Amino acid sequence: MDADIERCGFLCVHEDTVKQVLEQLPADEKLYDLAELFKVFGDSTRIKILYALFEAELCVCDIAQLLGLTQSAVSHQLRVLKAGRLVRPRKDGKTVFYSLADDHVRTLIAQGMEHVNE
Amino acid sequence: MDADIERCGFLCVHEDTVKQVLEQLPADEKLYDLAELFKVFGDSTRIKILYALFEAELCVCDIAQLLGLTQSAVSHQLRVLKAGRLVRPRKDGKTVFYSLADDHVRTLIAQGMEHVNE
DNA sequence: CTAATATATGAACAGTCATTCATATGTTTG
DNA sequence: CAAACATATGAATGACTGTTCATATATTAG
Repeated sequence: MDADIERCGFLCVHEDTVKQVLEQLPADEKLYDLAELFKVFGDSTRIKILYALFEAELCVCDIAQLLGLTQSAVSHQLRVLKAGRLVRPRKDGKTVFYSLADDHVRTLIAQGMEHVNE
Repeated sequence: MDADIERCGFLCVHEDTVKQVLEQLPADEKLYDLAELFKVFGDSTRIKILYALFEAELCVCDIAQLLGLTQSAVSHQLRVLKAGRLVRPRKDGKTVFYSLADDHVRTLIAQGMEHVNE
């Protein structure tokens, strides 16, 4: 494994470029966190939930009916969205209303849609 | 399952809001494609590759050494990135150089980083 | 307090996915 | 043509993840 990389390194690697890129690369932890963020967006159920929250604050039950999902499935996904700080709960008696956490969510989704619509 | 939703629908759903949101919701296929796009970003190896390509055009071997991965792993991931139209190949003899497909990639990643850095 | 209700959570199962290993394809050099 | 090399690909495996089912927690109504 390591030997493979070494062998390749002596033959085809463009060393200067590699060195320069390596300096500019963010810390591994940042890149990992970034991937985790995108992973949260990378599920159609969660995307639907986020898109629904574009329009209005909704309770768990609203979302379930809206998307034809069970309450449990929605609750599990809201948990993921909450952990990713994409969504924020507001408790009112028995019901919990969810809304988008901040405008990054809107921007990111809009930007993604642009790429898809091409 | 359906019964659950019905039962819930008669009790706690905010019908007006749900109806309005439903009208604004994009087509299922669009939402699915959007999730697929984000799924491609949702892996730390692929994020690293994309970030590396921020700085320079790189060949498969460069990327492998840069990130300490096998040639095969990199090639497999480049295939995914290419399928998502995030990356573009340029062939030059034996070697294949990859670069970012368009500026959406930069924008999306930058936007994501902003959210992470908070 | 008890029943009803809205949401949350844990375990289990099925499907997905990233990596590895072996090998194939395509290109250049001698 | 044959050998060397850069990249691509297929199959197998282990890890992860979304949904379901059952149940727990929390709040309100009677």
